[in-house]
Amino acid sequence: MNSERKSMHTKTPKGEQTRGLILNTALGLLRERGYERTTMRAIADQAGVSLGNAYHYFGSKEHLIQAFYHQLHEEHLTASLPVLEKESSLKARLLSVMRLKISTLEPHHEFAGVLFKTAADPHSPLNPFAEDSAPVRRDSVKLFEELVRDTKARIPDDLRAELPYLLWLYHMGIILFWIHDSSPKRARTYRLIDQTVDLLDKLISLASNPLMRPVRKRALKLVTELQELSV
Amino acid sequence: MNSERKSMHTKTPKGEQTRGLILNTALGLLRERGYERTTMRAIADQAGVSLGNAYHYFGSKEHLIQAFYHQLHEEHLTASLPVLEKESSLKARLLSVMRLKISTLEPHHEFAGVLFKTAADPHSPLNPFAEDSAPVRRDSVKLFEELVRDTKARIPDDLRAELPYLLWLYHMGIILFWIHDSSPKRARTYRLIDQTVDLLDKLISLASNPLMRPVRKRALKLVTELQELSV
DNA sequence: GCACGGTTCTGAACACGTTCAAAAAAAGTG
DNA sequence: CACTTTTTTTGAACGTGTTCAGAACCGTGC
Repeated sequence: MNSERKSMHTKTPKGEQTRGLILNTALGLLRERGYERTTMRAIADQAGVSLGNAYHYFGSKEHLIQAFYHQLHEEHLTASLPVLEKESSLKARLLSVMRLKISTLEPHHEFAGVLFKTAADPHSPLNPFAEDSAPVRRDSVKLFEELVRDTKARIPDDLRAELPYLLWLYHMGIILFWIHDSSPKRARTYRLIDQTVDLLDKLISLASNPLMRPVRKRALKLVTELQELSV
Repeated sequence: MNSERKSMHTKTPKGEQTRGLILNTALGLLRERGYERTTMRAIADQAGVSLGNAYHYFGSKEHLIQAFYHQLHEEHLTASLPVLEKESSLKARLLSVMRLKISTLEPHHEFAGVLFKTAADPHSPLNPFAEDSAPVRRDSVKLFEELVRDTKARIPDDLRAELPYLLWLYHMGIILFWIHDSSPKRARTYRLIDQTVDLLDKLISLASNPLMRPVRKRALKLVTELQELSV
């Protein structure tokens, strides 16, 4: 409903500084206390700022959450880049990247639940298709673009073009599973990753078969339609 | 069929009556006002009951929502059964059932957003894998069992066994798309249904090919693992 | 130096979901 | 019937996210 650009709220160095202070305090509290125990009042208190002031810079608690998610994404990104250097096959890359994603998120299991909770809400600025979250989403898909780029496997161009988005969707699915996974050490999730990556690799080979061209074309057209939702 | 779950809170005819009154009032308000404008206080007021009393019978607002969802499901079910009688091909059945689902949900677009919002939260009683929502989920899958039963298409038994659950997952995906769909008359969603049903039909044929047996087996094993989450 | 306009900041207030101690009513018991 | 126990019902209170009118602050032009 009410989503204004963040930059509209900092027109002064002083403001910029306060904004940063609030953000960092919030991120710290979210890290150490989790989502539920981190209240807006606690953030304002610890930042030495009034409650209303926090709302001056961040329109809602969800905007703070989004910033935290972005930070986690960058953590995952820097952990993933070396892997892309080292591994050259799509399968090996995907396997490592997905495992790293889960291990990055692991300390914040409860938080991720809240993230997905609001991610499904069309009115939330956190939902992956919302305007506000476009930068984060694009960054997120970008990682999978890197992952696909320069892999040696022969993949038809049409499929290769959509693959990053498809993998991003897949990775969302895995996270959703992980959120509901209460097995010790998330063994189930890691097992699921192993199996799905294996399967995906086979499916990509299958879909690359010339005989599959008609089905593939049809499926890919569907995918682009899916993406239009984000426009 | 199954309705006596929360009976822990009604040990008296009087109690049962009050519970019903609150529930019906809530369902009515949800229908006419939508989710956000239906507050627990409004429900209690209109039911002529104290706020605390509402909480005596329904542990949270989400429990009321769940009841509403269940009602919508039964609406969809009774609209779908004639179709299963009339149509015999899986494709035609699926197409009609999915369209009916969307048209049933259409008057409650905003509400469905909230539903999905909480459905992704592991702590919510509304999440599809939670204990509390097991009956609704089972009822929901049951419809797809009926849909698959006695279709003439030759489908391998292993696939046929998992198909209801897979279609249920698919139908969740369509709803998720519909929630974010703001095109006029939800044209996009209906188009998506047309295309995906078509594609699914082709994929099922493909997967039924003997050559695909290894991949199919592997994929199906994965599906059962997915289902274990609900246990 | 001073007034003005925008920016930053405050504190109180609101509405909501939720909890809880205890009163009222009903059911059980002898 | 009187009493005890259980169930239903109340009303006030709490903590939360959020809003808002206006105070304090700060740079700029006179």
